[in-house]
Amino acid sequence: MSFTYRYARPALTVDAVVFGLDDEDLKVLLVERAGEPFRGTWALPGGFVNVGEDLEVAARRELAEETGLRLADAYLEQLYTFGAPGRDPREHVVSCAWYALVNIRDHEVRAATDAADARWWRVQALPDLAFDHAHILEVAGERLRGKVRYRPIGFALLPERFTLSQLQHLYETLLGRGVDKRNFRKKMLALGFVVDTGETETDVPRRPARLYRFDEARYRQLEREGFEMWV
Amino acid sequence: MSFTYRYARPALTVDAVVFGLDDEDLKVLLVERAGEPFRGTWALPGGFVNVGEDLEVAARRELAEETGLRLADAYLEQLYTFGAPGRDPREHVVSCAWYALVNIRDHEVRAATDAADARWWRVQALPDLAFDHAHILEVAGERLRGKVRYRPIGFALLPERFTLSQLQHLYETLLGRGVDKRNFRKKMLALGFVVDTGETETDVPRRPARLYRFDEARYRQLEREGFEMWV
DNA sequence: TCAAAAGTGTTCCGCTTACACCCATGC
DNA sequence: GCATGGGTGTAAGCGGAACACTTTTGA
Repeated sequence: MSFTYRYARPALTVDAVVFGLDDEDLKVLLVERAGEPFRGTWALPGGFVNVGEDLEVAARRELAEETGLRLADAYLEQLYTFGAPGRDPREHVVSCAWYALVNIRDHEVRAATDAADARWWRVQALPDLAFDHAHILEVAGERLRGKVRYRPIGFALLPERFTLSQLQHLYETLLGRGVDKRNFRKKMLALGFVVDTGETETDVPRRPARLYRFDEARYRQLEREGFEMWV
Repeated sequence: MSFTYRYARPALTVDAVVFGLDDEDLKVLLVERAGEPFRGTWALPGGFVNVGEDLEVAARRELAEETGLRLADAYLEQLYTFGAPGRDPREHVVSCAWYALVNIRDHEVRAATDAADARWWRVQALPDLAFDHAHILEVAGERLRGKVRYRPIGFALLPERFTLSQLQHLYETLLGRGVDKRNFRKKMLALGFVVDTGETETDVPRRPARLYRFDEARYRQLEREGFEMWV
């Protein structure tokens, strides 16, 4: 079966930049390509958009197909559309890139269709990447670093219940600089949407910390009231 | 001539949301469609991307072709890519939307290929629009209102030399609220990249105002130094 | 009792805000 | 001389930044 059009068309793909955080670093999910071009090279998960398929749906589908990762509560947002001719050696391929923030421990990854392998890589120590994916990742990193300062998106990188130290570690990792513990705690709690669950950590070899959660409904309420955060 | 592919492909277009400002209002450039679908309906200028053509180049080309407007110093930025199936009644068409800020008085618009007419419309009083263009325009407006507060993009809406009153009018129009004259002037001049040209207005029936300009090189310098603006 | 991280207040400074009158020009 | 917008300073309050020690727990 084949399809014929009156005018030539660029091909359309989606790519996904999935960020995760562990105790050490910011990580990104990559797949090792099983097919040409760039066979054996690491790349962002992604693939062709089907006719009649929404772009976000396509991004989620490709991600699930290639890495087994299903985004549920994760944060997913369109990043940018990359369409420079020559970014794909085969032909003109335009890619709509998305980025997601997930809690690494909630998700098991496994390679599947079109991917020889799939695993998390430290953002600070990436392999060579296929296509213009190094560039896409750079743009995604800038967006993440910029947006986390004025939108509460970072919570998607943490477990549902987290300590303020974990949250502080998140901001320090993303912003690339240390922040003052007392001021950080004061500010976060003053925002009003980081709420104490009343619970504490268990099984830690030290004084257990209080567990907090992100109250999304409260955040939306404050947002409607014209409130603004700035970290 | 025709083109055959192994798999069906969505079509790919670009659309441009061009904002301009006059003494009264924020305006947007629309074209009246000369062809089907939506013949006779007003729409954003735009059209199909050629194979091998960069997306930004395509956006500029369609804009020039349909409205005669050539963006030179104007601000142009990718907005978002809209790909919901059904947004075009003919078939699945994915559109990469861009937005631009121009100084209305620098540009003459005239309808050309595919456009029966082309003119500026008040953003507050738009006609019914073709496709999902009302939605695209709404997204563009949100982006503009958000971004103008932390990036000096508004200057593209003004002549090269402008008075502080014009600049204040710009911010009041975009933000939708009045601002204090003395505080506004203090802040703008304190930023360091709005500089006095030493000239004044001519031919005004009142005391002439000083003319300022946006010093982009200075802005870039400050940006590198980690400076941040917030209006 | 030691190691490790949790938790907690105050002071100072700079920026934002609120606010009203005189000035220069053209008609 | 009048109408129109141009141009200017100060005081008060608030939020951000700097800063160090005590507490709790498990080993």
